[in-house]
Amino acid sequence: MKRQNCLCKSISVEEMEDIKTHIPEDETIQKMADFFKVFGDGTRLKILYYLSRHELCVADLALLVQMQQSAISHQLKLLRLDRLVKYRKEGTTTYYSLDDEHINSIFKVALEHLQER
Amino acid sequence: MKRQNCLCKSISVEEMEDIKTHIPEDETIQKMADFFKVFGDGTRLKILYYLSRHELCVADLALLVQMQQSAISHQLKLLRLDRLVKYRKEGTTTYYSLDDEHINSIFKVALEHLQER
DNA sequence: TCAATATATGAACATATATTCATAAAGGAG
DNA sequence: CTCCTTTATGAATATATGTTCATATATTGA
Repeated sequence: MKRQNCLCKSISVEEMEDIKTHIPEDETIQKMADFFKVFGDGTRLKILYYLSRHELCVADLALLVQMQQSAISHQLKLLRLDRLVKYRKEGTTTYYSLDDEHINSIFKVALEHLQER
Repeated sequence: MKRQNCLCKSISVEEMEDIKTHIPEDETIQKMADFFKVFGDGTRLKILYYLSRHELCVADLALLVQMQQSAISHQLKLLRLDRLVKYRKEGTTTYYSLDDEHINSIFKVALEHLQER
């Protein structure tokens, strides 16, 4: 007794085809996921918060976030690669600051979501 | 020769204290991170996209996302726990749909970010 | 040149996460 | 009741991720 995959009653095959056609490409979806992944970690959120308030060097960030300098450095590298932060060097010191004006709106949406319940 | 932790030249101790005082509580930060983590996965993004277009049953979602029913079910459970989707039962079929109007604005910000480069 | 300092990075490790497989649970048809 | 179907779920597994430790790199000052 041959059977088709469930095409449930609530939607027609044509509609499903249409919806499937309009989804963004896999590559775009993956980029979006990677973008959100960056914000999916407390340490990184703290770093971004502090940088949203003031340009800071690595050691000060480590002090504020209360985590080892190495951990901070690793995370900053990630944030750099994702172009969310930029830096300038002054002697041996590296000063980091935000490099994306969307960060604040991102935070805002998340806080709105949290406040709802 | 005793040494204080680096308090770099670009910021005063008072400013640092002030900034540190105003960061959200750890629990809030963690909730924000968890919220973003949900969007940090391609499979979940696809599910959310499809649901943003139409209420769908699990089997149809599996068909659209091209992934096993079990994988979809597991992810839907997560999305349910995070209250991003809701469902209704009809016989053995479960229909899922979006349960959060922020999802579209979230997507928008992410796409804006991606389009910038 | 040598010592001290700030940052970056590679390796190792522990933990988290996504997927699959097998199967359970529960409704509907006969 | 029995079989078929849809969904949910637990266990196992592979992979990804975050942190630490040790150390390299690079700059500054003596």
